[in-house]
Amino acid sequence: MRDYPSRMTPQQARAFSEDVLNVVAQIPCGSVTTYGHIAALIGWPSHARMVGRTLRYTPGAEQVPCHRVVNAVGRTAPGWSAQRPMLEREGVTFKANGHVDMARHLWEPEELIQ
DNA sequence: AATGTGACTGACT
DNA sequence: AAGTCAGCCACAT
Repeated sequence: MRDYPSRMTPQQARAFSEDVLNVVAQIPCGSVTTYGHIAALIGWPSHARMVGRTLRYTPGAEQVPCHRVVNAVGRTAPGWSAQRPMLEREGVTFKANGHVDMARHLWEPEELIQ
């Protein structure tokens, strides 16, 4: 019932993944942030899924602390069992249900915009 | 062109 | 707390 008139141009897509990596690079050790926060921060709200896609498939994501990105409820990436130990090594604590204790470790990139 | 698939979210149960 | 669901949007088939 709705069509999507404005899709990302190739150059926008390029800028998008570049911006995603730039933000992720600034997540401090011991903290995490979410796909949605990143998307909103770089000017593409509603593109949380694309942030996930970028971190999963974009070459270069390995050179950035992408293990510090979890979903809105603190769940780690499906199929990436190493993520939790990596976070715990940095001091990130998990709740009994296996979710990151967001109240304690969520990093909200507020003053990042400059 | 149409349909299926996610490293997602928010609302609701 | 844990599921379900509709909405989401780029991509693969």
